Formats: sequence, structure tokens, C-alpha cells
Amino acid sequence: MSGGVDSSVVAALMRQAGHDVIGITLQLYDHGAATGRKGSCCAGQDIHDARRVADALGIPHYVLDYESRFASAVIDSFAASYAAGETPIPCVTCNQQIKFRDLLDTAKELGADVLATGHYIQRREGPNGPELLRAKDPDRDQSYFLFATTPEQLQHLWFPLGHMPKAEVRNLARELQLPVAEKADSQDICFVPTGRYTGVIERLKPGALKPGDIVHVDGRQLGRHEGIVNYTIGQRKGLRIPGPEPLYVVRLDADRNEVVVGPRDCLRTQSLLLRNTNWLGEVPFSEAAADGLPIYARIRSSQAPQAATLFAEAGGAATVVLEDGEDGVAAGQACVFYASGAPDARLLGGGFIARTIARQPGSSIAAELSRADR
RNA sequence: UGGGGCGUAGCCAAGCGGUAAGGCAGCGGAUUUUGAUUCCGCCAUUCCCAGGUUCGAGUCCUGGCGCCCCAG
Repeated sequence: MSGGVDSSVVAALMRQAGHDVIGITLQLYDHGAATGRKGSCCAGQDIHDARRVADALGIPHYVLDYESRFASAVIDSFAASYAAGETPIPCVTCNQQIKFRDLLDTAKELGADVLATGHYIQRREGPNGPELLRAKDPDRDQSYFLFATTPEQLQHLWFPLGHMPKAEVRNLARELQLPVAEKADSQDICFVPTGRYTGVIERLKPGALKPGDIVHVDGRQLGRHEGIVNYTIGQRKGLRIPGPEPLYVVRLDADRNEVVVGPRDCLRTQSLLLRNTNWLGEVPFSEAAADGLPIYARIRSSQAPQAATLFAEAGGAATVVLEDGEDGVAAGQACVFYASGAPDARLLGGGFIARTIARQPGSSIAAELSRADR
């Protein structure tokens, strides 16, 4: 119970269904910094909110101190990823390392049969065990953030909201008169108080914000930056470089501490190399994707999956070739697999992006150069 | 100090006597359970300075200042 509307409604629904319900709230980070902040979760006021809901429902409620494990599993890797020139996706790490591993273990220790959460994703019993499907509400679908869920974990997970539109959940909260019924949805990175995540990195890795050069793909030095951690691939804002056309971050070179910028067409990505792949299909991954498996892939939580071909590589790696390609794909982000492009498509897994490969490497840059010559 | 050109917002730039386009950058907002992208809004009472012509000048004239190019 994060203290938000969704998990509160889940607790209420489980209670209503006659289950023996225990409410658990994780304290994940410094509650002083986050007290009263709109859109936060898992600290300060939110813990109190969760308790009020539990009291209202008449269920026991435990607050578990997960601060240190959250710091080492999620926040540290978040900072390390940025420092290495990648763009982390902490919500996936949190689900993977905290909620569906440590919390699930704790739930089992408490004698629970299942861990029910407020995630918007559908679980259904398939012929070979439980499967995951995209949420009924396409605007709320969180399957992207849950690609790393293992079949083992899925045995013990329930997602009661997966088949409900958000509006219905909100209405239920009102009908049940839950104290958090009108609370704002959470958004942004939960452990960053003010939206300036670089502050967190600076605190954890002093010296990570080293000033360096901003260079154009054609080699010109165009400006200076205050640390590559301020940038991500595809970013346009904050470069402070006036010119005939907008420039985007094309590459982050951690070794040279350089931000490489270029025109929009430099952002095209055709193929992705993935690491730490999770597979949810029946047939073993190496077998299923040995010769190229047609799938639908999603590179961004807010974008529709697109047709792609998936190839299994050695050591849990994979290659994804996108049919249409995608702009501004950053290493460290997730590529998630679906069985089809349908709204209720089955989730087949996914992986973390290790490297991106342009459609025709160099060609757009060459075109840009010859244009500049004229 | 002979000839030519230019000086409009942080940068680039349109304007050619009728009351300051546009792009980039920046700022603000919308969208978003990661980072981006995208979208919307804002951003020169004033055109290097001083006079003059005109009902009216960034636009014409004169002078100054500052850049740039050509020149044995």
C-alpha cells in the first residue's frame, strides 16, 4: 500500500472478496524530503495515508523499513547508470528488485498466499501457468514497467486493477469512502523531491557532474555542459546552442565526458542490443527466438508497440530489429516484448537496452555534412 | 581614411515610407508511474547614435561611431 488511490482500492477489493488481508507499506527513502509532496509515494505523508486506509478497512498494517535496500538496489544503480552515460529506468528496477523480490519474500514469510498490488496489468491463467497481458485501460497500462517479472514471481502475484479503467478505480475509492479517494496520481521519479534528479547523483557520486564539451556530430565544438548526467539521448532542451535548426543529444561519451549533438535524423534507431533479458514464453527463449521471432516491441511506456523481430543471443542478451525504427532511444531504458499489437496483447518479457544501432550508420551524418558544405 | 558593404531581441534573420515576420536559444504550461520527444503560451513601445525630410522612417537624407571586404 503506497498510500495512493490504486493500492488502497486493491486492499479494499481484497477485503471485500473475503480474503484475509494484510496491508504492507514500504518506507523507501527519506521521508523528511518528501513530506506532503504532491504525487509522491512510499514515504512521509503517504505512509500515514496508507495507515488511515488500513484502519478504515479494519486490516492489519505493517510499515517495513526498506530504505537501505532501496538505496542500494535502486538509487545507487540509478546514479551509476547516469554517470556511465546511460539513462536508467528506476521503476523497473524497483519492481524487479524490491517489490517482486524482497517484498514478495517477506509476504511469503508472513504466510501470505499472494501479493496483490495496484499495478495496471492483467494476469490470467493460461494452459501452462499464469500469463501477463496489457491492462484493459490502454492509457494506464503498466506492463512496460513490469517486463522483468519472472514466471516464478507471477505464481504469487495478483493485479486486481488490470481489467479496470482508472476512472472506475477512482469511483470505487469514492464509493468506499477511502480517505485517499481524491489524492493526485503519482508521477515522476518517486525518490527525487524537486524534479532535479542530478542533485541525487551529486550527493551519491561527488564529482559526477564534470563540465565538458558539447560537440556536433560533424566535429565542431559548439558549447559546454555541466555534466553528462544532465542529458539523455534525444533531448533537445537545455543545450543552449542557437542555430539554424534544433539540435538533439545523439550520443553521450562518458569516457571523454562529451555530449554529442546533431539534427533530428541522427536519432533514428533501427536495432537494439539488449542485456538481462527476461522471457515469459513457454518455449525457452534461446529456442523460441533462435532464428528471429516476430514480436511487437515497445521502447517507451507511452508509445504503442511496433512490429519487430527478436533474436536470442548468448548470455541472456538479445537483438531486436524494429520494423519502423524509433527516435531517441537511450541505453539503460527498457525494450519490452509483446505477442501482438492488440490492446490486450500478451507480455512476453523484455530487456535493458545496452546499445542502439542506426538504420544506415553514418549516412544521415554524411548527408548533413555535404549540405553544410554547400 | 581610395573604393565597396554592413550595423534589427542572447544568436541568425525578414523588412525596400505606413506603424517590427520567422528560426534557434531561453522561460512558463499541457502531456507522462522512468528519461526524452511532442504540443501550447510568453519573449524588441523598438530597429548603433545624433540631427533632418515627411501626415508618417527600421526603411529616404546628413553627420558621427563600430565592424567587414577589396585596393598598387
